[in-house]
Amino acid sequence: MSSDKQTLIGELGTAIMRWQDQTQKFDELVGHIYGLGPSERLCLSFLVQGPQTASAIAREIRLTPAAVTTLLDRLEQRGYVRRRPDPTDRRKVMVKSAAAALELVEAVYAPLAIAGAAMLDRYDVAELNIVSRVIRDSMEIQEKAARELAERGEPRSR
Amino acid sequence: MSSDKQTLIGELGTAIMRWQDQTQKFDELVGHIYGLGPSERLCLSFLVQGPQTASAIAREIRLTPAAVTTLLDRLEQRGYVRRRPDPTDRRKVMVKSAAAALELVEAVYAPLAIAGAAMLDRYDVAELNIVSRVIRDSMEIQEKAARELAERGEPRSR
DNA sequence: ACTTATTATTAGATTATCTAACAATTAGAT
DNA sequence: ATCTAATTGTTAGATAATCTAATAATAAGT
Repeated sequence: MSSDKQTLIGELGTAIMRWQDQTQKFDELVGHIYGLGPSERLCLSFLVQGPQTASAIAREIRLTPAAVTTLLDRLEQRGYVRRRPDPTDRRKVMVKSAAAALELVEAVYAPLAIAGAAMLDRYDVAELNIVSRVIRDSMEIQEKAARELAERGEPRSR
Repeated sequence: MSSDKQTLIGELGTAIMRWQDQTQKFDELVGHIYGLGPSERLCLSFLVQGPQTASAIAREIRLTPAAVTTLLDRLEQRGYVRRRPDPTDRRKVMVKSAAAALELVEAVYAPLAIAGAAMLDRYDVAELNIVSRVIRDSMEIQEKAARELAERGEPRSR
């Protein structure tokens, strides 16, 4: 355990990277066990925010509308999702997560959230506020990088 | 800004989730711009840890050996990766990230790391240590959850 | 009203992945 | 020392996911 600040910063940086790597692998594992591919996972994760239209899903997970149609067919057939006509615009289809998705959340992610809350409870308010600020700062940096990246470089040829 | 501890813990939990979501979307964006699919990204990200055999890659990113062969064909053709025979075991093929992969890291992830380090430098050592501990705790929880999940549930039928 | 834009779907082509079989090599068992 | 069994990466053909393009229905703009 080195107490040099620069070393500490370096270690913290790699720790953050490993953590996010681990999170991604966890989601993958869940997908593997429940038979959900990357796009299915992204779609369900998006629907946690609330019902969405098919085209909103397409934009969010970067799939063509056609691919989303078949994706939703699959998810609907397995009970993860329900389609309902939008009453205000009859072109639209509102997609909502359904029973199977809620069961998955209850079985996998809810216990994780509970354990996480218990862990955070062992820190005091001042400490939690520090963590909160670091996260906010990190997100700002990443958001800015994403903006620049999206502006500068549109899809590169392969 | 509510100062109630339980509220703070709840907000921090969702902030962490959003952060990891944002990270995943960032990687996706990079993939979109550079024409790299999820498996390609996973493979390259794994190779950052050093050269690996084809079968190690297959295990890591949960692809069959056959799929890895074609995946590596693609990546090798575009200069992201190089295959070399393993001198100690002539069945094996060592895979190593190559020029295109390093350029991608330099162009995208290195600036992010620099900005992140500068951000962390604005905190003092005591604060950084707190963040470090929270990350370590979070990773332990997730690791445990992953172990239990992997043991309890092997692939569910679709 | 008429034209244009948006939304979701279908049909057919393309791409990624899988299953199964295989060839080369190494490890293990007497 | 051979022989058998296990490991490693590849190929060939089948399956699945995604894309492109065309279509039908609806909404918005003029």
